[in-house]
Amino acid sequence: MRYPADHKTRVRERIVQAASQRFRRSGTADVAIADLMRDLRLTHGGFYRHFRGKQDLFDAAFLAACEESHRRLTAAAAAAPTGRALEAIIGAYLSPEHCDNAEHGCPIAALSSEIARHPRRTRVTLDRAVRQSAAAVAPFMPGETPAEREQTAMVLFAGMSGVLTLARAIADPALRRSILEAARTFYLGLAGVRTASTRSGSRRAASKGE
Amino acid sequence: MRYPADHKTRVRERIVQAASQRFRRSGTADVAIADLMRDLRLTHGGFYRHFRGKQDLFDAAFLAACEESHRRLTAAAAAAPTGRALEAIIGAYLSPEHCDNAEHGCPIAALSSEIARHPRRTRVTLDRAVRQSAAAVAPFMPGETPAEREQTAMVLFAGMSGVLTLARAIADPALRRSILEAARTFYLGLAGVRTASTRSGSRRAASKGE
DNA sequence: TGTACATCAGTGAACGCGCGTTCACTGATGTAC
DNA sequence: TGTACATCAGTGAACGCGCGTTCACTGATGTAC
Repeated sequence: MRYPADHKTRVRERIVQAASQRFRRSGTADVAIADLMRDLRLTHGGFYRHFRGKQDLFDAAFLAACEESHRRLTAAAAAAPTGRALEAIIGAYLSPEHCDNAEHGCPIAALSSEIARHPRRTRVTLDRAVRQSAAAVAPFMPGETPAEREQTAMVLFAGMSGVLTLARAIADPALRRSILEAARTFYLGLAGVRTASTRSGSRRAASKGE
Repeated sequence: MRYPADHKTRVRERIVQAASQRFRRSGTADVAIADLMRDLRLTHGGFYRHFRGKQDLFDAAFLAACEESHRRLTAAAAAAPTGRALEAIIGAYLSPEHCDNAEHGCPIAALSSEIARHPRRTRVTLDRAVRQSAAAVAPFMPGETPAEREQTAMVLFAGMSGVLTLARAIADPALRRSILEAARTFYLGLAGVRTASTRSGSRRAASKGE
């Protein structure tokens, strides 16, 4: 072989990583394999040595994005001071940075409405990701049984991803910021955190939360 | 003219209606103009007598879907018994029927992640729709000032649309149902409604979850 | 140790297809005179 | 009232482009003998 033993694996990994960002930024249809490969200093023909086709790449890229996202999630929770993991998770997810950088963020928020149109195989990956993330966050959630906490975690994630997706689609930057902020306040209230805006008058988000 | 005076308007309306459903069902990229026109017993050439191009059609279709969705929303609120408007809105939005019929449902949930990639013009329509729906629901929301209630309404909608979008993408029907139900319970709780699952200590929803 | 052959990541031309858009044309009706 | 011309929704062939996929080929290295 003219390449080191792990060469193929590494090239594949580079393709998956690049694709995973592109798909999140531009959506499935707007990612062209030839473009992708060219940016990696490769040609499109070689693509098929690594993947059976575009869908196969999407699956791998989506899975990689889910894993990356999950790692970031658990890292944020682990880095937070004791008892403030949920706060850290919510703050990171609904941050302007996350909103502005879909290509490095949650693949569910970035691709939400498209995923329903992908084949079952892809959606099974989603199922796993949802269960996994819910399980990871469940311990920090309000609720009496573990199952209840997990369900609330799923609702939290689904809700936050909806907020992020909507915020990204909004044309007016002021409205976008306002939605993001309102959602932060709302969900942090859920988590039992008093933010500046809850302190300054609105008690209901926190008390209404449960 | 060989057609009645309002003929053109009516044909355009039919195209917009059909497109609005198709876009919600299949996404922007998977709707082909020739297919659409054929199903309406027309040919694709005539399309350009009504629209400047596909994007122009999408804009009209998206606007129509937003209006339809808003009408349904206010109708549900108006039809509900006094004091239960919010409950009715949430129940309808998170219903299995809505989940199963994207083509007749909320265009934000159906197209969420795609809209961010549409031109500004389209996204301004979204802004208007979001403000309008939030304003319509605000009166039923908890909160002290109108602005506060409107923001909470936006968070509610964004959250529910995220739930719906995610539920539609989930492969496992049991997980899908469980997310939808958990979200119903959660948001109805917000609205101050005790559902069967909250009353019965969420034993039912919880046991179903797994 | 040398020779012939197999392997395989990568190349780039070519193929095929779908689809958005254009365009010359049709034919029924309205309008000018 | 009749004639010539304009209008315009709709038709369907054709165009052009992007893009996913295929395929014959390259060339470096490994392997068999």
